[in-house]
Amino acid sequence: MTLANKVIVLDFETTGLSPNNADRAIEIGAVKLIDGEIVDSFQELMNPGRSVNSFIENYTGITNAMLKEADSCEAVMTRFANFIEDFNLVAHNASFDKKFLDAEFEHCQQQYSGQFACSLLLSRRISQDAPNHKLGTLVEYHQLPNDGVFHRALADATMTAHLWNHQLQLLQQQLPHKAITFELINQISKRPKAQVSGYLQSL
DNA sequence: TGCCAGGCCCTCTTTAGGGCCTT
Repeated sequence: MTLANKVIVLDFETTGLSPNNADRAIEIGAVKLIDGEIVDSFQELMNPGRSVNSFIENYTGITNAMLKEADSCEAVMTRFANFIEDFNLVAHNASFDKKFLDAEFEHCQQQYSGQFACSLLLSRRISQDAPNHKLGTLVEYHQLPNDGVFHRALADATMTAHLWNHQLQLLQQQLPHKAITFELINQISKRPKAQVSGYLQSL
C-alpha cells in the first residue's frame, strides 16, 4: 500500500494553458515529501523553443532572456523523470499539471507510474469554509509557511507540499484511527461535496 | 475562415450554462 505521505509535489510554469494549443513547459519545480518532511527538491527552467508572451513574463517573472540560457524541455524532463521515480504525485489543480507532464514526457519519451492526487479537489471537500481554493488564498487561510514568492515552480510546489501536509493532518484529526492513504484521499476527492461529511463519519 | 483549454462542480440541470482553478 502506498502511503499518502510519500509523494512528489510538483508545479509547472508554462507558456499558456494547454499543450493542445502548442503550449510548453518553461519551468518545473517539485519537492520529495516523506513522512511530512521535504527530503529533496528539483527546480529547472527549460527552453520551450519559442518566446513567451508578456503576460507570462509578468505573471511568473521568467523572461525570454532567462529561457534562452536554459536547457531544452526534453533534457530537463528526462532529468525530472529520474527524480520522480515511481512516487505518487500531488499538484494543486492536478489536471493542469498532469496534462503538461503527459505532454512533455511524450516529447522526450519518458514515462511515470505514480498516481495523481489533487490538493484543490481535496480542499473543496475538507475546507469548505475557505473563501476560495486558490493556492495563495489557502496558504493564507491555513497560515502555512511561505517566502512571499508566488508563480514560480519550486515556491508553488513547496507551498502545495505544506498545504498537503496540513490536509493530511486535518483528515487524521477527523479519522484518528484510520490510515490516511493516497487511495483514501482520492476516494474522498471524488465524493460529491455534500456527501463528504457523511462519508468521513462512515469510515 | 474561424476557431482557439478543459476538468470540476453547482444549479434557475441532465435536450445547459457558467464560475472556479491552473499558466
